[in-house]
Amino acid sequence: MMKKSVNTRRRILETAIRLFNGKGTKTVTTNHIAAAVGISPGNLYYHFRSKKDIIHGILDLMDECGFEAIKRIESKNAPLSLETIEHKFRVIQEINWRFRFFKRELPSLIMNDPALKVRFKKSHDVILFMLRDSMVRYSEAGLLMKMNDGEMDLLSHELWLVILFWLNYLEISGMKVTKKNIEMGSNLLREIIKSKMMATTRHKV
Amino acid sequence: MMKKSVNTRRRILETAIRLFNGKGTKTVTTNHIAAAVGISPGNLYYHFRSKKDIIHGILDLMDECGFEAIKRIESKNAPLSLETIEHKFRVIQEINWRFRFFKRELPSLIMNDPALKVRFKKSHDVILFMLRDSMVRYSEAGLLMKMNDGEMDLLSHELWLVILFWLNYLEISGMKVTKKNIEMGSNLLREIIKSKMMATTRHKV
DNA sequence: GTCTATAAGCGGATAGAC
DNA sequence: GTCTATCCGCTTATAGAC
Repeated sequence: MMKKSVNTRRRILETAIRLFNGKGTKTVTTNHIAAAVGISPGNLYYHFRSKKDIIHGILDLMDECGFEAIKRIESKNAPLSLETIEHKFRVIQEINWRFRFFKRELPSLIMNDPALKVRFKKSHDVILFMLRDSMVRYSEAGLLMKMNDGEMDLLSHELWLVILFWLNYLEISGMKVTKKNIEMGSNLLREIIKSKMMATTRHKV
Repeated sequence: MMKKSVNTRRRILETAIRLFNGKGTKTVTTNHIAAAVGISPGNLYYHFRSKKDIIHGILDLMDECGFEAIKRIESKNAPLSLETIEHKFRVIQEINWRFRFFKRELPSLIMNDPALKVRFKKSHDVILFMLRDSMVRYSEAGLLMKMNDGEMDLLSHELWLVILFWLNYLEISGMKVTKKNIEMGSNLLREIIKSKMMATTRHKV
């Protein structure tokens, strides 16, 4: 009996993700989700207190994915290289794509949900710190040029901005979200980092 | 009699902008707008066919602002310099700020309104072309390093991405949208362009 | 756990008086 | 041009049977 419930819960989440990605969280109603899952609205509300609760459930899933991705990436004991960075970018973009409604609506969602604002801010700070830390290590290893704190901050923000919004940029540009166009974001990141490379190491890439 | 109508129309638009900026286009209803203007819902629908019509009316206003801004900027006969670029960025950010609901919801709005998608795509192409053209001229003038077409494209996309999403980035980062933080976006643009400058000209800035 | 039925309210939008 | 009144559909969410 318990097992069936867990599955239904999961199916609601997966269906909601699919519909939200297609039409947005405001357009898609709890009734739509229930219908698409093939259950009654009442049943949906047995598993989730509210629509907001569904969204937060999806975010739990997303965080899980992100956590696993980080483990996978770090456990590879990857060397400090452009390839490593680009690989990370691709992994992150896969998550961004799977939950694309989220980044797409991020500013709006945050604006209308203080709890979400706090929640995202935490992830944001962690990721930004990790990114910055990576860059500092690259710099100390002599791969990137020496930068002061302000320059490091700016570089981190720049990279994170591209990672966060690249899919959105593709969407509004009318470009299809294809492997090739996602690759373009990867190229962009490489260009950004290459421009900070030591002249002595730059020819190697 | 005609005059009063024009004023009401304008008041509806200005009020809608304010409310949309604060709570988003989905949360703010036509009733909210009418109440905030101090008119009846029926009267609002005398001036606008639909809610979508209001949004498009706002965009007409925005385009007007953009057009005037471009005239202002170009008429100054500005020299090719970093300062000119940063000045342009600030002018654009003022418009982005005044109509901030738009860029904030851009991917969602486009998704649910095909006419808007076409409309924005046109602006997008024009601006991207202008940006690219600027960069090519800077390059030909010997201020920027020589780049091939692909590199030029990537640089243009990068600059446009930052311009488009910088305010969004501030919002989701939990940073206040202050003059100082907007300035940070300006700094970022400068860093991006500086990294493409000729070694011989770089020291001048 | 899942269903049916339904409450309660709000949304966009219109008709017709003034 | 503006208002009052109102319709209809849809939305979130709950009550209670099975």
